[in-house]
Amino acid sequence: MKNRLKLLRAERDWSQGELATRLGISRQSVNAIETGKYDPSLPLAFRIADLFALQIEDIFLRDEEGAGE
Amino acid sequence: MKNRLKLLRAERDWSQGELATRLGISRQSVNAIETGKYDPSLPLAFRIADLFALQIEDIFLRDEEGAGE
DNA sequence: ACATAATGTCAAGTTTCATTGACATAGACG
DNA sequence: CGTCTATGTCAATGAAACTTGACATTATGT
Repeated sequence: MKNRLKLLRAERDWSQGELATRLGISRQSVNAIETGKYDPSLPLAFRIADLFALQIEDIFLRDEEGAGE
Repeated sequence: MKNRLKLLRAERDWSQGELATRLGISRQSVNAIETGKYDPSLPLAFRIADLFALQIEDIFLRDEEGAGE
């Protein structure tokens, strides 16, 4: 399960700590999700999608998805 | 976090056990998710969405979503 | 060189998700 | 009635997500 978190965060010029605050989670959790240590829970995925005003499917990608282009 | 799992399952005339098999999880997990005991993980939510050929947002709803109509 | 901010990572702990196995209930069918 | 299927629920366990606290690394700026 890949994700575009780091990219979306960079577009807004937010640090991991800033994003963590906006999501109500720890900086380490943001880092762990960005670096692929684990996937967020579904409720957190919704909060992330809401924050960026995107669909969950536009942020989190099934493995292999987007690799074949 | 509400969901339309029970409805989607009924449309296809599947038992909880049948759905569990198709998702590769236990019958109790399907029941727990349907009855709101907990939310699925993000990867499982993707498998569910794939199975029904829907978006995650079309199956799982933020609390209060769809309540005000 | 020094200080600061940002990131990556580790350990140890709690909470949430998911498992198996078991048992109770309700409905349909002989 | 007995039996089979589906569902709901409990306990106990394990795995995954998330926490705080700490420390190392990298980059930026003075």
